[in-house]
Amino acid sequence: MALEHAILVSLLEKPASGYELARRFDRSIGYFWTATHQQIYRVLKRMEDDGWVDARDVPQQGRPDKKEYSVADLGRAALSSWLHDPIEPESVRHDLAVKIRGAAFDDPTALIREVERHRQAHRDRLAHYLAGQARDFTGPKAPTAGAQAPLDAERELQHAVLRGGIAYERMMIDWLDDVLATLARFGPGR
Amino acid sequence: MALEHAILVSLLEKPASGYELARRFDRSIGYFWTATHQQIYRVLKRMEDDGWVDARDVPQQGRPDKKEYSVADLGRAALSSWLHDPIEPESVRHDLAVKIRGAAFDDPTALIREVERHRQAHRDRLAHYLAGQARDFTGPKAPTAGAQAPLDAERELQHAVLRGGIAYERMMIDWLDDVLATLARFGPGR
DNA sequence: GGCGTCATGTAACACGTTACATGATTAG
DNA sequence: CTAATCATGTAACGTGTTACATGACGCC
Repeated sequence: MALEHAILVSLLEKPASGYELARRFDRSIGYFWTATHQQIYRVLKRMEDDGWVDARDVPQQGRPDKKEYSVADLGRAALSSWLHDPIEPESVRHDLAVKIRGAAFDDPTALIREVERHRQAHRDRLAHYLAGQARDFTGPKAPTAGAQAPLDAERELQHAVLRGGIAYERMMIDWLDDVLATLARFGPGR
Repeated sequence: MALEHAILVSLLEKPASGYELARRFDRSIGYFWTATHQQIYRVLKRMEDDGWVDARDVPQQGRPDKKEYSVADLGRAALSSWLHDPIEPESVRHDLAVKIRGAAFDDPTALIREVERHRQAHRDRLAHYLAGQARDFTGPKAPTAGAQAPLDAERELQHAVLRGGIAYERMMIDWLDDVLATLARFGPGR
């Protein structure tokens, strides 16, 4: 399981409250890991109990106070040990692929609109990733001066992961084009 | 949830026992959906209770008897209704991407071997898919004569899904090459 | 005699999703 | 005054994983 570890990475990049983490999981971290706020609060509580993270109450003006979490030594050690532990390459789970094979036993052309919807969603995500790349990973190499080496690793690796997301979305768009061409061959009316 | 529906598709392609289904989920269906035998037995039981599948005892020689399941009318209807129900495009979950971002807070070069292992696994899968494609989707269009139109749809759509798997593995291999090049930039010794 | 395959299951637990709940502040 | 955002949580349920269990047959 990696939600704990995804949270640790995110907190190392910048301490945050549960709420802020949840929003990050809708954005950058969400490129390759999703989680709802309920899950995050539950896991965060366990991590606090286990001493992986420290909580600090931060009073705010005009807003509810928040509990800001940062990574404790135990958490850093847990992350490090996980990083050194080999994991199995996962296999994908694609509802859409199940549908495509299932369409052979129903009307194949009925799936066309669904596939088009998915292709559009992937186009949107691609555009979003490309905008993020242009915003965060072009121009001057280091956004802050000083302490360059470690910052560079963080940025470079974040960028490498983002390039993976971009490659994934491009592949999906091309494949869905292919699927649409295949479905179209079964003609309107069949 | 789509395990039920993946089972329905698989049983429509060919009736099978729980055990045989479990093995299919290690192979062709497993390209895009995984499930262990425990899950399959549990779901199969529920599907039988709900009248989605019919079970038939098949005595065998030199082997334990098996329960062969086939799709009932209710199951066909359930699949059809699911096919017409739009689903949300899922987001991916990549432990490896978490590790890559996490490596910035540990020794980045320690990840190289892990990434190489994953790249090899994806190369193996790609080779496996390509072999399957050569075996099942080249040469004469229909493997059996007669009843062509529906058989063609089944084959064509299976092939389209397999092409997706191939595209996915190629993308992953390329991306992991990219990641390795990035990790290597942090040099041996830093 | 031991290991691998065929075949089916139970039980406990971990993880993920959905719905519900509360309460303050700010923008329209 | 209504809706959205910030902030944290509980409860119930569904799905997925791991471990354990049984038993027959065939191969070395």
